[in-house]
Amino acid sequence: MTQKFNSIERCDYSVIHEDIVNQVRDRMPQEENLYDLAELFKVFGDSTRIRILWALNESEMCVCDIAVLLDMTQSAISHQLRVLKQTNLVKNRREGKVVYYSLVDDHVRKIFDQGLIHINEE
Amino acid sequence: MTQKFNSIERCDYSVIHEDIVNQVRDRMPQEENLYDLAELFKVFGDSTRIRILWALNESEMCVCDIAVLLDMTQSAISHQLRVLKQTNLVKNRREGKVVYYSLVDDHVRKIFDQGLIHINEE
DNA sequence: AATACACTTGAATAAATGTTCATATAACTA
DNA sequence: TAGTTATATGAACATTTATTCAAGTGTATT
Repeated sequence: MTQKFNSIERCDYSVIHEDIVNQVRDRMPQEENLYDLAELFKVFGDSTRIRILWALNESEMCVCDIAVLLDMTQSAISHQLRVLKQTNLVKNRREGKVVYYSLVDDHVRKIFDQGLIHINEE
Repeated sequence: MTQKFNSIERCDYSVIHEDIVNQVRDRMPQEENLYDLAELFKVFGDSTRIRILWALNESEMCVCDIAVLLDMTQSAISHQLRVLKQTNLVKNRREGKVVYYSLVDDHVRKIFDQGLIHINEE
């Protein structure tokens, strides 16, 4: 018995492998969780933010220094730091006029590592 | 001796903590690697692709079935599968008219896991 | 109090990107 | 061979998003 007999003929109207679709559907997480996951990775999907995170993984830094390091405007960096803070990836502390940013925890490092493993195997 | 004396006064023209900037700069990976890393995460940063990857993590599936499962057009799914294939995250095999897609390896799962760990701690 | 500085923020702009629509390709079937 | 089906693809469109610019906060200094 081939797969053909488990399926409905026209894909336009229904599915080819109804059993598999149902099985996978049952195991899919809540839509919301997958959405949140995508939102998190979206934050990692920008080279400016990746560079900021990498820098902060080396050392706590203030906004101005990050801007100099990455050769970008303070404003651009500040906007991106806001995104990173909203995602709970970085935190900050104020010391006089200067605001220092740092990583919240080592999740960033671990996510980086998994990404690098994939890249380096191609 | 405070940090102030290690630094140059005006951030607009230079850096506040020159030593830290130089130190971090030395440790920064090649621009290209960070760019590649961002490109990889960019692929994960879309809920349609996340859902496709999650589905394929459960079972090999054909394009049509994925479309039905996610309630999207075949064309949209096909476009996204192309992106996933270019990133070497999925592979495919043809069986007659039907093309089956599956994950290349378990990197996807590991990257998901790290992302979920972060999300679940908020 | 007035100025300078580090940073933030909102609006505008330009670029990137996901989906749709129409069409093309490849493979099976009658 | 003609017709059907599953998938792929290119162009157009709409949306999202990163950066810039201009203005606004908060803090120190004189």
